[in-house]
Amino acid sequence: MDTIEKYDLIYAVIARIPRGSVTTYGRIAAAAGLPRNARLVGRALRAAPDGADLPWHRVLNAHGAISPRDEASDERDQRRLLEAEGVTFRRGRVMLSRHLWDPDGGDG
DNA sequence: CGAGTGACGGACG
DNA sequence: CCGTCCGCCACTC
Repeated sequence: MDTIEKYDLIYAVIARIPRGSVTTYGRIAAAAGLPRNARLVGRALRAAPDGADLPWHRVLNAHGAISPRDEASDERDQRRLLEAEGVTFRRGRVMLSRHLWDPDGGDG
C-alpha cells in the first residue's frame, strides 16, 4: 500500500461528508481502513491541492475543535464555512452530538 | 540511516 | 477540565 493510495482512500471518505455535518480525523482514518492513523489524515489534507473540491472544513479533531495550523486565518475560514452550513459552535467546539457524521455509520 | 516533527488520539494523574 | 506521556507513521533535516 503506497502512501498515495492511502491519501486517495482518505480523500474518498472526506468527499462523502454531508453538508452541515462534520467528522473527525480518527473516524476518517478508520473508515479508510487505516485505524490509528489520524495523523495521516491531517497530512493528506496538508498535501491536498487547493482546487481539490474537498470539504476539508468538515474535518475536526476528536474534541470537535478546529486543529491549530500555521495560519490562524485558515482556522477562522474553516469556522466561517461551517457556520455558513448551519454548524454551530459552543465554546470553540462544535456540538458533535448534533453535527457528527460517522463514515462507518453507512448513512452516506 | 537516525532524530525530530506534526490538520491526531487515547490513557493517566 | 488540564497537562503529560506514549503510540502512530510519512516527511524533513
